[in-house]
Amino acid sequence: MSPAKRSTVYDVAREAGVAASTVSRAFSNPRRVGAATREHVLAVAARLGYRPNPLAGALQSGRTATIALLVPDITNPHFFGTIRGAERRAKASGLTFILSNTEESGDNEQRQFERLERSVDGFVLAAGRMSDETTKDLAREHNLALVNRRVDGLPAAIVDDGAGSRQIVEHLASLGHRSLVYLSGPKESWHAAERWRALSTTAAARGLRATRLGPFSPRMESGAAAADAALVDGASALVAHNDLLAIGVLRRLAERGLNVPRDRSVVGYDDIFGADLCVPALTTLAGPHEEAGRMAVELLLERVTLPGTPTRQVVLPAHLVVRDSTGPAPE
Amino acid sequence: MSPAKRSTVYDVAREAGVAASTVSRAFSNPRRVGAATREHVLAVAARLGYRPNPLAGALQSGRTATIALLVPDITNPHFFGTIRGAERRAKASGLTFILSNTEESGDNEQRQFERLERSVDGFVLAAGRMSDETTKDLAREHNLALVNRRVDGLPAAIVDDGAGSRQIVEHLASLGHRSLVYLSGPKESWHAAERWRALSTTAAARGLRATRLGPFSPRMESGAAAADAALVDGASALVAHNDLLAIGVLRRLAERGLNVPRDRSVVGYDDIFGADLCVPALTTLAGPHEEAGRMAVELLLERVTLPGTPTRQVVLPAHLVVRDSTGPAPE
DNA sequence: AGAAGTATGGCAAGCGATTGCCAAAAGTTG
DNA sequence: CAACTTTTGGCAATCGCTTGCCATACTTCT
Repeated sequence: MSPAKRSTVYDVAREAGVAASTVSRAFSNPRRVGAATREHVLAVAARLGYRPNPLAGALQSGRTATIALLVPDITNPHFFGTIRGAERRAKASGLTFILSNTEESGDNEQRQFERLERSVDGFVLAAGRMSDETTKDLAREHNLALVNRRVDGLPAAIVDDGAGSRQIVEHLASLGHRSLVYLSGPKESWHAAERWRALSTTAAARGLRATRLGPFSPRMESGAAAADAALVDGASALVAHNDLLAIGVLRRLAERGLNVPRDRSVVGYDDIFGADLCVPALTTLAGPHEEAGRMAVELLLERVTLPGTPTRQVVLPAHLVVRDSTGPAPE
Repeated sequence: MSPAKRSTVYDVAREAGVAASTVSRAFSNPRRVGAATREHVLAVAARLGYRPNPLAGALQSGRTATIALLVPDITNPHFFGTIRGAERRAKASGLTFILSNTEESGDNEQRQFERLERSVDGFVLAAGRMSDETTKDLAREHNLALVNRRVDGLPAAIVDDGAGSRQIVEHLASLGHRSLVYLSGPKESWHAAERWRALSTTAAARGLRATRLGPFSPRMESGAAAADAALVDGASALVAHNDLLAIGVLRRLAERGLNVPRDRSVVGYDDIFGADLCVPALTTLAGPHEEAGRMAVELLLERVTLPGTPTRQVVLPAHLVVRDSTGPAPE
């Protein structure tokens, strides 16, 4: 496949009349070699089309200049912001950024982790599905930062869904709703637990009845089941684990001849692309997910480059985007 | 960070009373070692928590058991199917799959390529933005397969947009439209060229006037500019480079007080999530993109494992999904 | 001018696997 | 039972780069 063998440090060294170590340093540690020599080496290297083999470097140094982002579902728009933010931040530091899909499974996540552990300098785990214990174990041997998940002692960037969930309840309460259901996400989801906690306590404080149903997988297709379950419950407000589910719910309600927001109010989380395209446009909790992705990489980099730094957990504010899927309670 | 040093082939070898080469072979070439020995080695390895360092292996063997998919924009729903298909196929063969974003730029794509070239066994380029020449050059030294792009002598999985575009024109013609504009995508996009070719020739054959406008970046935000340009042209049917752009166009037309499909018809490409959520629901060309991703990996693997195999270019049929954004021509 | 300090380059030993080659053991065959 | 083939395991070189240590050469200071 490759007729012309790739040139190595040795080829460049020979051609430039220096030692291999000098070539290496000319690339990776410029200040360790004279300016003139360096220039010369670089020129020769360019002429030979030399490019360092990152594998060889990593094998010796243990550093790969690469970080990985593990995401439960790449095609879930919820993660777009996170992905984009993390990627931008990584590239800004000259790091290779790789993205891997864990398919909503903790086992899978761990498997990916193990596959990549030697090939990257650190991991960002978005919405990690592994248990706290497993996560901590892995953190003992590797650099990692979390997004939207809180585990003792690990750096994390977290969108404040607790406060956001309170906003949702207050919004519903102010519209006169007396009851709500939470259509819950995957049971390993830290967010799902967090949201329910905040929803139920705030609901109690405001005198609303709150029920949790599910878990439902956070995709549009689950909307029908979720909507039907909610109708059995009878609550006037449905809070779905995410926008995909919420949109699925909207469709199902329409199918069953109910009008939103007249008969039922529906709220989602994430403010994904499509949330304002559907009819009625979805009321949803928007969060600075791009910022969260950026911040997670930032925290990871702190770990890698300044091992002494105390662990930080950064909380970012969310805000409710009110659209047409919520309205006054019926009757 | 890692208190307990990772164990190596040598540790396992010592502990099991065999040579390092035997340990290596027990993992990577089982049939080359006696069944009993192998069992024993594996047991010891498990006890020591040994896991092969893929970097070290790759350095020597040149094989990484990893493939990369390069995508212009990870957050563009158009690529979801491709990503999913490619990932599934790769995992089915036990390969590590990594995904990288090229941000719609050929230069960026090439840079990513060079960063990863030594770390992967091959590349799948989805909607490659590099020139034919550059692509061929890279293919000389690396295994690669293309999605939705045709370059002489390179394996490719292609959704048949040509035929699809003809369907679009015929659909519009049958509704009485006498003119259309194509709101073009990025100028490096092979698809954009392909689509225009098919649209314009079919239009000519059917006696429609066809104009190309653009390039527009294939995102919702560009919809306003695209719509305005189209209105100046005056054509009754607007064919947008993709659904994102088409949705942007729909919004702009609504803003300007035009009714779709009464005043204008709008067609997109891709049938992304959201195409049937917006109002009016979008008529769009759907393609088997998941299958294309799967197939591209398949072709890549043929190259890697059976170097003799003739290069194949597989064409997959597309079909028009007619929804509410197209209707009879005005007047 | 001599001592002390700094900048620069080379030597060589790794990093942790893979693999070609060889030798011993085991299995076949006439 | 000798001659031959096949299995199985070990030796040691190798992949391409990094880096600790040492030897010069060049500054700087007293």
